Amino acid sequence: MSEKKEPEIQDENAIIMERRSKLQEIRARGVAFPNHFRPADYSQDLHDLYDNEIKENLEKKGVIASIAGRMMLKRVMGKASFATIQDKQGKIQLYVARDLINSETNPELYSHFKKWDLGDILGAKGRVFKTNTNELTIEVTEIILLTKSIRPLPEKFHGLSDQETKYRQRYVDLIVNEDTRDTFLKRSKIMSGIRTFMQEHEFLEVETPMLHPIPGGATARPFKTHHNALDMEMYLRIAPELYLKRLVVGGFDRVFEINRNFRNEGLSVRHNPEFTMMEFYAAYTEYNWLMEFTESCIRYVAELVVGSTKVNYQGKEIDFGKSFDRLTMVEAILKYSDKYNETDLLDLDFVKNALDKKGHTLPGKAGLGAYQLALFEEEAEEHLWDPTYIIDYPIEVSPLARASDTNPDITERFELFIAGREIANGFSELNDAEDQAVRFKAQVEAKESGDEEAMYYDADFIRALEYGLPPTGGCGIGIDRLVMLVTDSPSIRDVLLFPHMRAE
RNA sequence: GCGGUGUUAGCUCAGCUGGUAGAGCACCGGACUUUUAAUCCGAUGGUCGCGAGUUCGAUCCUCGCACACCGUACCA
Repeated sequence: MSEKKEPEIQDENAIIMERRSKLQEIRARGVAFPNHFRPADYSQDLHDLYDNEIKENLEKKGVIASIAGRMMLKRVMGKASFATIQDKQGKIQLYVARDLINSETNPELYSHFKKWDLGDILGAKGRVFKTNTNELTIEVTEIILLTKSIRPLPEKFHGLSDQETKYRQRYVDLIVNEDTRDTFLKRSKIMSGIRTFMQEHEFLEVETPMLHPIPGGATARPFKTHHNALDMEMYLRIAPELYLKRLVVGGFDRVFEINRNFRNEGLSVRHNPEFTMMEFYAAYTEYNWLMEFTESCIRYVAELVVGSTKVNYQGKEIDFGKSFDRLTMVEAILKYSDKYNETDLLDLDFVKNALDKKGHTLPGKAGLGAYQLALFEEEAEEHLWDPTYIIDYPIEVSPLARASDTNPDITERFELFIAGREIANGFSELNDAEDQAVRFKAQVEAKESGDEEAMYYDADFIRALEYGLPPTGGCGIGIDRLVMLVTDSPSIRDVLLFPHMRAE
């Protein structure tokens, strides 16, 4: 492009107008967005190296450093100034004195610097020293404005606290809130920690389709979309389960996938329409093994990220160090409510009646298992603060799980609850193709009688099982919720970089 | 979906039984060569979320709408 455009400075905040006009002056002097400065150092590295150095020793060493980052604080005292620069590691102070930076080629540099704004991105180079108050500082001999910032940052002391702005403009939140940066650094650490853990246990990381012709592997309402070239309906996946089990059929005995699931359901403090799950499958294991394994994976992550198996969540401690409790659904109901006894809970009419009283109704053909589950959710779920496995789920709510060898009404299935919410769900996989076909048919019937979340019949999955799925255990861990626990975040939106919001 | 609460300067927040708004920081001008949320002096900045109604007069009362947060429902 040839001519510099006139900026539109109508209808804007006075601060933005002021900054645009400063940018115009910068453009007039030459390249406004120079890209030739290369920092050699980062703030925290310098602190690590020299914070403990005595002032005089540091003088003798004569260390030269160069850094780049955003100017977060600025204190001009006439012919010398201090500025605080923030880079990816943290912050470091600059000492900028007129007589040290002005030169024959650039006699006005200091007066330009005085006009630079908080939020501008700078590069600076100079000797590392300590001030009279012993703060590690770079005595700047070269300084350059790399990126002019047009928009003012939130206030330097109170920062940004408006939830909506934090979510909608995460970039601003990340600039000014160290807590937010820390949460997402931890999230990244959790992801890589889980990968390390899985790889150390000989799991193979795989990727399976996000676009499914038949949504399966969970009971949930899917997002629907359309593929133009194939002219077919497709669904964003609600779970990778059926594909991962096909891979175990294929001979990949241990696989895992960390990726998004999409469910077209409500939003809440623990629900986002797309969320991250790790699902893993291990041939020749069963649900007791899965529970041990899941437990040690979570313990590993907590220790890696927090440095301890004890985590503070919303003012209360969660201890991942001790062995996780195991309760059956009925035991859990009895533990947290004295309104029932064990015989009552095995009686369909009783449980149904108990739920009716709570104003909770289920579709007509729901059986004892479904009612027990609903009652468990009403009475016990929210109380399960310490990590607890609820085991032996009813078969009617577990269409993909292997039935118990001794009790055909229950499955070898568990869900893990921590801080009153579900974190993981696993079971010994149903590997009897004929049984699976029957269970799919029951799901289809439920769907036809109005259960929107019931599963579809997946004929290719049945075909895969007919080739033979080894006895296998499989489990899914809700990563966002795990991150919430480890980062002490009250809302799932706090652990998603860009949570979904209505259009502004 | 439903219910509650909220929306005032760029940011963080005051305020008003209805008489058209304030502070701190930021920004602008000035002083200041080791500051630490620098300090000191001075100035600027707002269709009080949007629309309608009541009223002589609405940021404030009423209704509607938008968005957010919390709870609840569905769900992980």
